[in-house]
Amino acid sequence: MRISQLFGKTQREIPAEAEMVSHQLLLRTAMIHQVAAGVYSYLPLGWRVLKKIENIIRDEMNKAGGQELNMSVLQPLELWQETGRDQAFGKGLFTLSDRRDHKLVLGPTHEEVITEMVSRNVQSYRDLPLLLYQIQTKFRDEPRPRAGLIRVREFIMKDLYSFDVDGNGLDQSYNKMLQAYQKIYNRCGLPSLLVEADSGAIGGKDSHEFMIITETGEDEFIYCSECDYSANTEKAQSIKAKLADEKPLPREEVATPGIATIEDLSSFLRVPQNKTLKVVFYVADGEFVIAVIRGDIEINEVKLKNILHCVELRLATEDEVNKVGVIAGSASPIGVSDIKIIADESITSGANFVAGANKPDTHVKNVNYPRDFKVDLIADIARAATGERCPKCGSKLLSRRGIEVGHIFKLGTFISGKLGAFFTDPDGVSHPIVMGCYGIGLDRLLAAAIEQNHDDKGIIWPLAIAPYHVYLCPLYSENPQVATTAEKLYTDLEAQGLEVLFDDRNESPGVKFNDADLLGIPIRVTISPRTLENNSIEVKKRSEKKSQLVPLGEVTAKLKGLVKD
RNA sequence: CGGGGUGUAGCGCAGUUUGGUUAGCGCGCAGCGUUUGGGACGCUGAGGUCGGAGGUUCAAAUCCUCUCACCCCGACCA
Repeated sequence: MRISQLFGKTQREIPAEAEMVSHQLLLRTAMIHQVAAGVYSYLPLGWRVLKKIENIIRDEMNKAGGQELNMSVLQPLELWQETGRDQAFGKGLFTLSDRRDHKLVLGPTHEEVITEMVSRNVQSYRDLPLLLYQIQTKFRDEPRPRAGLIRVREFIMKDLYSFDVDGNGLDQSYNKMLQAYQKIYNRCGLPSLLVEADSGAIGGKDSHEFMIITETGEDEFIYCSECDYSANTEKAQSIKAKLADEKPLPREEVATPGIATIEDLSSFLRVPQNKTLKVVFYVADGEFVIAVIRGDIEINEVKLKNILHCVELRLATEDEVNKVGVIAGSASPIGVSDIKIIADESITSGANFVAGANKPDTHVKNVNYPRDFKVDLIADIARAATGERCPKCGSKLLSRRGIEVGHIFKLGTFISGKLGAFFTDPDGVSHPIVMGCYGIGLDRLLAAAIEQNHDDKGIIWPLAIAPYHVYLCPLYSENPQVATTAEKLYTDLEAQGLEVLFDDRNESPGVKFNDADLLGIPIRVTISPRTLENNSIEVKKRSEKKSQLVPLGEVTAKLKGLVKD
C-alpha cells in the first residue's frame, strides 16, 4: 500500500477527548473514527489489524473443532422473555419496534437464538457434542462507554457455544476453549492471565476471564504470591484476618458531632478502623436492604447482588434512607427489625465495635454481634484485597490491573431447559443439553494490544497483528536511484508475500520516521543516497534501537526471515 | 442515573470573568520557490451556523433560560 493513497491521515496532536493511550494512538493513527459515544468506524489500517486478529481467532476455533455460522443480529424480545434474561440485561438491551409494533432486540449475545436453533436440529446424544461459533457485531447499551475501544456499545465479538450431553462433556469443551484462548492470545503476541470470574448477567456457574495486564486496565484482579490462584476482585473469596476475642463490655453511647465517615469516626474516638462497623444502604429490586461490614473493609456489590438474587442493586438515595428512618452517618443495625440486614463474615470475630446509634451525631461503643443486633444473613460480601490470605494455599494475595479480553462460562442447562433444547440419551431418556459459552471482544483485544505495546513515539505492533510487516521508507526520493530502488523493492517484497506500507510521500525524513514509529510497523526499511553508496539499505525493527545495513541483494531474504520469526 | 468537565476551522487552543469594529494563533490543507538521516523555511491563499433554540441589549462567542452532544469518576462487561 502506498501511503499517498491510504485513506486516513496520522495526527501530530493528541485528541483532547482521549485519555487512555490506546484511544489516543488509535485516533492519531487514523485507525478508528468516532461516530457516537461508544460507537466507532474502522478505517483501513484499523480494519486490517482487526481482520488479522479475526483470522487468528477463526483458525484456533476451527482447530478446536468449532463450526462457524452466522446468526441474525435482530432477535425477537420474546425469546429473551422466555429465559428471563431480558430482566438480567435490563437497559443494556438495545430494543426497537418493527412496523407491526413487535419488539425486537439488537443481539448483545446469542444464547437464546442459538439454543432455539439447536433445539430444532439436535434430538439425539449422537448429535452431540457441538461447538458452534460466529464472529459478529454485538450491541449493548452500556451505561458508560469509555476509553476508545475498551468499552463500547457496538463491538465485534467471537462467540462460541458448546453443547454437551453432561457435565463431563462440558468440562472437556470448556477445557478445549480455555486452551484455544490461550493459543489465540499467544499468537497475537499478548501474554494473558486466566482468572476466576463472576458470571454476571450471562449466568451459569464456573467462569473464567482472560486478562491482559496493564496498569491502566479497568479490572482489578487478585492473585496468589505462591500458588496459581487468581480471581477477579469482584469474584475473589475474601478471607479476613480474625480479630482477637475480648470480653464483651456494656454498650455505651458517645456523642460524635459532625462525624459521618469511618475515617473521621476512627480518628475522633481513637479507635482502629477494624474496630468499627460500617453500614451501607442499598435498594435491591425495589427492596431496602442494609449491609453491615467491618469498618476497614469494602463491600463487594457483585457478591451482595448474587446473595440477594436480585437484578438491580444500587445505593439507596438520601430520600429513601430518610423514609426508612435510619440516620445516615450514624446508622446502625441495632434495633432495626423490619429491614433485611446482610452482614459480612468479618463481624463475627472480634468484639466491642463502635457502631452508629441511629441518632444524629451519636455512636455506640462496645457493640457485639449477636448480643446487640440480629441479621438476616451472614455471608462473604467483602471485597478481597492485597495482603489477605489465599483461599487455596494461605499465602499472601497480591493484586494487579488488567483488561478483560475474553470470558468463558459454564452455563449448564438453565437456558436449554427453558427453551426446550433436549436430547435423548441411549436409554431413551430426555435431558436438557448442557451448555457453555465463550466470548472474545475483538475491538477490545485490539485496544489492549496497543495498551500493552507502545512507547512515547507510538505503537509497537506484535508482528502477527501488525497492519503491515514492513514500512518502506525512501529518503530524498527525487534522487532517481533512490526512487527506482524503492519502487523495485516495493514490487519485489509484495511479490514475496510481504505486506508493505510504502511511504511514497515527498516528506522530510523526520516526518517519515515519526509516522513510521507512530504507526508501529514492525520493520522499517530506509533507502537513501547514503545507504545506496554502500549498495545497501537500512533495516530497523520498531522494537529495537539499533539498525543495520543490508546489501541490496540480500534484502528480500533478510526481510522474509524477519517476518517468519 | 448521580458527581465533575468541555463544546470557537480537519486537529490543538486563545478570546467569555469586565458585551463593542472585518473572531484570532499554532499545526494541518492548496499554490509557488528554497530545502531534507528524527515532525524544515519563506511568500500567497482557502477554510467558521463560535454545539443548538429562545431571550436581554443600540450591540452577544461573551449575559440569562432551555436544550443537545462528547469526555472523566461510580453502577455494567467482550
